[in-house]
Formats: sequence, C-alpha cells, structure tokens
Amino acid sequence: MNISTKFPVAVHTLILLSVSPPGTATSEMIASSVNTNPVVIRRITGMLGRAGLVEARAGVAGARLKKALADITLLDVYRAVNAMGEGELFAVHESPNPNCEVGRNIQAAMNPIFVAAQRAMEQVLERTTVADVAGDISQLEGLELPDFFAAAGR
Amino acid sequence: MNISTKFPVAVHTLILLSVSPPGTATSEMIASSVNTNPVVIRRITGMLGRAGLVEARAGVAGARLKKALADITLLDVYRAVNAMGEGELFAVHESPNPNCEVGRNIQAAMNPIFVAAQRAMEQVLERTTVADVAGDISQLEGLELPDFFAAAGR
DNA sequence: GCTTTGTGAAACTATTCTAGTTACAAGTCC
DNA sequence: GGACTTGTAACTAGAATAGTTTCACAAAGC
Repeated sequence: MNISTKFPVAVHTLILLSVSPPGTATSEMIASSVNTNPVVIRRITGMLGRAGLVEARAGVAGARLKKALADITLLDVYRAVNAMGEGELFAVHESPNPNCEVGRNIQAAMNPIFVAAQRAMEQVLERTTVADVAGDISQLEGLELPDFFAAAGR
Repeated sequence: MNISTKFPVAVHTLILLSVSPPGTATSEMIASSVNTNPVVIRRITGMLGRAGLVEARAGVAGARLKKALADITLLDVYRAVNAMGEGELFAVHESPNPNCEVGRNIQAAMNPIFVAAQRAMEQVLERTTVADVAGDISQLEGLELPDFFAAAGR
C-alpha cells in the first residue's frame, strides 16, 4: 500500500555519507543510525552505486558520494532504490472479461490517468534535492545545535 | 509497492452500475466482468456504500448509484476503497537512532515532502471523474480497433 | 408461508513482498 | 598475515492482498 522504506533510508544514508569524515560511515555505523541491519544498508548503497550516486568498493570502509547532495534529487534516489517504472505505482486488475464492453477497455482508459498521477508525484520529488532535506535537518537541529553542519565540516 | 487493485475494480464497478438496467448488476455479474470473485465485489460495494457513493441493501440485487458518475471523482473512489490517509503513501523507517543528529530529524524533514508528493498525485485523480473514464471507454469502443492492446504495446 | 436469490460478514488459505538475519567469499589496509 | 569491511546469496518472519468457502439474514415472487 505504501512505498518501500528503502527510499527514506537511502536519503538518510546519503546525508550521513556527506557529513561523515571519509572512511567512517561504514554500513554498520549507518545501520545503527537508521536502526536496521548492516546488510540492509549495503543493499541500498549497492543500488545507489548502480545508479551512479555513490561509489562503494568491497573492502574499503564507507561509500563515497559521486555527486554533491545538491545535484541529487529525491526522484533520483527514489528511482535508484525503488526501480519503479512508469505506470507501476498503480496496479490495474488483470484479465478483465474481454466480452464485456467495460471490461475490455477499462485498462486502456485508466492507464493514462495513472501515469499522469504518478508523474505528478514524481515531479514533486524531482523539485527537491537531498541537500534540501539535509538543510531542513540542520535547521531542525539548529534549534538545539546551531552549527551542526559547520561542525561536521560543511 | 503499488496501490491496491481495489481502486480500478471500484471504478469498473461504478461504470457497470451506471450502464446496467436497475437490478441486473449483481455482484456475480460484475465479478464476471472484472474476472474475480463475487465476494471481492461485495467488499468493494460495501466500501463504496460507506463512502456514500452507492446504496446497497442486503438481499436486493444490484447496488444503486447515489451520485451521478460526473459527480464522483477518481479521488473519491480512491479514498473510498483505499482508506489511504494523508501521508500514508510513503513510509518512513521506524525508530531511527535518536542519538544521531540525522536519525532524530529525518522523519520530520521528509514528511512534508511526502505529503506534498502524495497530494500532487491525488490532485490529478481529483480532476478526473468516473464519467470521464466512462467516456473514454465508449470512445475506445467506438474506434473498434480489434487489436488495440497490441497497438498500445501490451 | 415458503422458496429462491442475493447481500453482508466472518474465517480461512495462498501468494507475494519486504525487512531482517545469517553466513561466507573476496577485497583493502595496517 | 590479520583485522575489518563490503557484496551477495540463502533463508526466515511478518504483513498485506486476493481469493475462497461458508453461513445468516433480507427481499421478492410464487
């Protein structure tokens, strides 16, 4: 019913990679922040790697960002981890009755609407970068710790 | 990963109800057009009934539309059968580490974006009525392309 | 009044998907 | 070489959905 949590976990991971000194953001460290299993993180960094967003090599601790956070939109991340193609957000019931006037046309009639609805959602994701999310976090955090990102070397 | 097929089935059902003579669109007849089980249809008409879109009484064959198709948006149907509340399309990973600056703020930072994305999708659904879909079907039916599914790439 | 038909609802099964977990081979750095 | 980390496969657990069976109750017709 809802979109996989891999998406927010991937955003979480990217932000951690950007604020952590090189070589310190191991899958285990990220997993402890996300509160999950290191293998889950490695699966996600693997997908982010195949999408060209990070670079991770076996054996070397901590993945490395290949693009600045400001150049990564949420849609990039969403696509990288969800592998959700166009029109896959909605499912149409399979094999309606071809002898029924409504049944044999319902899929063709609804599909364009589904594609448009999904695209509208994705456009919102496209307008926001991971850097925006990181900025929101530092602003939220700023209520208690004003220079969190400055302290982290940004 | 995707939204329940109850949604298109519900649209399918509403259109069938509108084009069928009163008392003829039984759950069994609708199920044969949708190619599913009559109980599945009854569950959906029950939800449509609770949403005030149709009126169905135990024992009397065929539900009755309480509103014209032109007055029912796809969002109405979607809400009726999905019971998807605001912000439920996306899931955020539960209980991130509160000791991590990113972990304790990621939910608050991403939630507004998720709400906006879902709302954008729903606005597309809101702009289309079930009557529009029914009109598309009758238009497709008018073309009488025998293999339009193949032409559409399916 | 009785039978037939259809709905509403509960209970159960099968299937699928996701997250989580364990285990292990291979790469890197000291 | 040894400690550590990644990548990957295989498995388990849990949730969600569709489908199915079953039964009680309501309405209509005879």
